[in-house]
Amino acid sequence: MPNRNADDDALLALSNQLCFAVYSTALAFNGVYKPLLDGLGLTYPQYLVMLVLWERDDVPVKDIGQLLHLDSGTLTPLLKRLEAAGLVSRQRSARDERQVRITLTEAGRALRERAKAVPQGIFAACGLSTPTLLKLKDELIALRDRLDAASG
Amino acid sequence: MPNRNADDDALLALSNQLCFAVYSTALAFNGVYKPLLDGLGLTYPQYLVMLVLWERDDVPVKDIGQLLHLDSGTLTPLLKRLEAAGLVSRQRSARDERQVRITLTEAGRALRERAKAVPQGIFAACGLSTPTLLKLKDELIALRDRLDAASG
DNA sequence: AACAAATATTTTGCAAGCAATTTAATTGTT
DNA sequence: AACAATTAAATTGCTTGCAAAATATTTGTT
Repeated sequence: MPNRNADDDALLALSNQLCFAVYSTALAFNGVYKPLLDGLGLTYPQYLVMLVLWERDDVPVKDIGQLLHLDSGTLTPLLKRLEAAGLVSRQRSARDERQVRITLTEAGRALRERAKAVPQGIFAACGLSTPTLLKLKDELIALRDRLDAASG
Repeated sequence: MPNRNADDDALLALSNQLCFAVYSTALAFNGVYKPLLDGLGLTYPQYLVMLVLWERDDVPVKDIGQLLHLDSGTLTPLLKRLEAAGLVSRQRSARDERQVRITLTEAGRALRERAKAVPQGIFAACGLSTPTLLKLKDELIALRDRLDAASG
């Protein structure tokens, strides 16, 4: 039986609360993005993939997964939907036939212009000053990296 | 054509990055919780529901939804799984037949003891001091509430 | 060269999460 | 009392997200 009292429990419950804060904030962000992305025909994870591709085209699935912390079981069907929507093309690499490389179509590139309005809506909804926003982002990334390290 | 330059774009991109930080931290938290909750036979959202019930038993689905920011489309099947697992019972309220009230079974109450070990693992994985953790939590809750307000 | 180990992607199955619709019960209005 | 409006859950359909297994290719070893 561990030697622990009510104060310890309250303290420990904080980490539960931090996780819930992150969890519910992620859901709330989705609620703000949704109406903005609906017009583009994208979901939030699909938008993330497009952000990657707008930054660097012709990317293997694996790299997208590492950048977005998603595995191929999530990405394969998502990318097929983007392909079906005519935004990307998927083709086996000639050099390494195990890889599938993702390339933007003309429509995919064109979507970037329409997507430029999205961040403004998000920024406004956050209601944070730029330094506060920057600090919060950095703290979360640091936390995330520790969590990833802890779970392998 | 909006009058905006590269600096503005970089600034606005920050809100995108904050959202991604929250998103990927939520996924990372899940990765830490998963092995801890697997032993209890719970998923993270199920664990959240159990936390609510351990705090206050005999709760309408609606109240659980408000506390966890989840709607009935998510909760109904989740609660049915908890019921199938023998942890809760679902029964229509006598006073208001529209409501379904959720009550812990004996097994549901008993699970609380085994769940006490969970927060310790999370706290350790976070690697944050208690004040830092508290502040981060509060900032996220404030952000979440602003986001919820912005999306209705 | 033969073959084991590692790598990249796909597939399958399950549990969220949400929008939109449906059903049933309650409340409010005339 | 009759009837419209509201409310609480449940249902349907679609998109994540992950674990585990399957497939195919490449790399490493002997």
